[in-house]
Amino acid sequence: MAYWLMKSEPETYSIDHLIKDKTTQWEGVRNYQARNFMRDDMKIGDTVLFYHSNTKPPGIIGLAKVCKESYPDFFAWDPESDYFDPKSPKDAPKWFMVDVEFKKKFKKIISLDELKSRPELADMLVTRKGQRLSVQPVEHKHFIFVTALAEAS
DNA sequence: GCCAACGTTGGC
DNA sequence: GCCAACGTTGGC
Repeated sequence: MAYWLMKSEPETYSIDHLIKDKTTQWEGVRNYQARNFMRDDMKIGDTVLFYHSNTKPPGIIGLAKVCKESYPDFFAWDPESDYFDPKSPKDAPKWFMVDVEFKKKFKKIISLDELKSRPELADMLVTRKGQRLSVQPVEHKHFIFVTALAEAS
């Protein structure tokens, strides 16, 4: 059982959208490292920290879990889609996605500022400068600490 | 295979 | 909206 952090811009897709949809396809990841995590490592039942990016404040807003393992991101095949990629043909798909299911929304966002203020999370990927990965692994100890923060608030 | 130019992410 | 930090692309 692994832990992950996935970023989404709330204007595009927030945790409230996920509450409404119950599950969603995580399409549009166009970074190889993030792709590899989804394609190779994310398993059903893995827990996801749902992160709101590009908003005020950015931070972790809740939990989701992986409910479908990787399959081709077919948005890459749709010329009408923002995520269209002609270099990802159907017979050799380059991009993959997973499905995630809503689990929990925190009462209060755990802001990036707060994450950075905690020495226990100093080496968590998301708090590192210049860290742009939209899908990233989370260590067990960090996950425990973050969920404890959420409970405490 | 180097690296300059360009594009993107995402905090601020 | 700015721009630093990355990632990708393509000429050479």
